[in-house]
Amino acid sequence: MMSADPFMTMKKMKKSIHNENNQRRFSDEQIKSLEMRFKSETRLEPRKMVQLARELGLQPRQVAIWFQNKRARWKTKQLETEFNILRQNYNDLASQFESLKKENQGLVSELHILNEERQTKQDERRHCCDGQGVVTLGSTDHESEKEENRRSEPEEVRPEMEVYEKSRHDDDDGYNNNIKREYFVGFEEEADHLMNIVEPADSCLTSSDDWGGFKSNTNLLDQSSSNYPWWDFWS
DNA sequence: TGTAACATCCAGTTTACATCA
DNA sequence: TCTGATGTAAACTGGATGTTA
Repeated sequence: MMSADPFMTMKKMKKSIHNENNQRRFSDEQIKSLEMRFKSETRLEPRKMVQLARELGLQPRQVAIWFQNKRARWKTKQLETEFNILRQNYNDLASQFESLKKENQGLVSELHILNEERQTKQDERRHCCDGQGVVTLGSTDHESEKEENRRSEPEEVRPEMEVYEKSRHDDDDGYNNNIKREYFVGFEEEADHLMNIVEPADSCLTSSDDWGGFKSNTNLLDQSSSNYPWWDFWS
């Protein structure tokens, strides 16, 4: 393989290797055969490698190196493909999350408005009934009795008022706490868990600008690569 | 059982060449 | 036509790991 000339520099020796074959790059036919073989086997046994090299008029080492480089190139390409798929999945989830968040905000504000309206009506009713007895417009005796009982309850034990009052007094973090209180009554632990999953996406991950600084989730990729060898993608 | 020699793989690098502005 | 920048394929290098005597 190497020239025997002791005065030949490494560079010249390397160049002479190429000149011996009178070709720097493999021919289209050689590449085609190598590609076809790579599709069926990404690693060749030494015996098969020698045979293929003979068929193509190459050195076995050249075939070995070509397979090594091919595996490296293919792996890079595959990583790009996987990355694009993951990015697309992420973008879909992020937009889904955003629309759900908007819908949720709309429902919460609607609930606030309804509570305020109800409060106003109750205040009006109290005001007009002061000293005039109970007005039972549109309600049965039984219903008015229930209403009377509710009014006699202390405010803090009425659940719908609890939601509203807390929403008025919570700080910035109160938004998520309200959601938990309103929709996950009795399931606070599950709510905390869900919020922890969702909250990070609210900060950096929902912005596509942050993709440049995105540290790849090695678990995701590791998981995929540990379940099956990367070269199984051919199937 | 420990170990040296060897083979193979991979990641990273070098080299030579083609292409293009 | 010349030239420098850039991309790519072939080949090399060095470290890690597995096998064998």
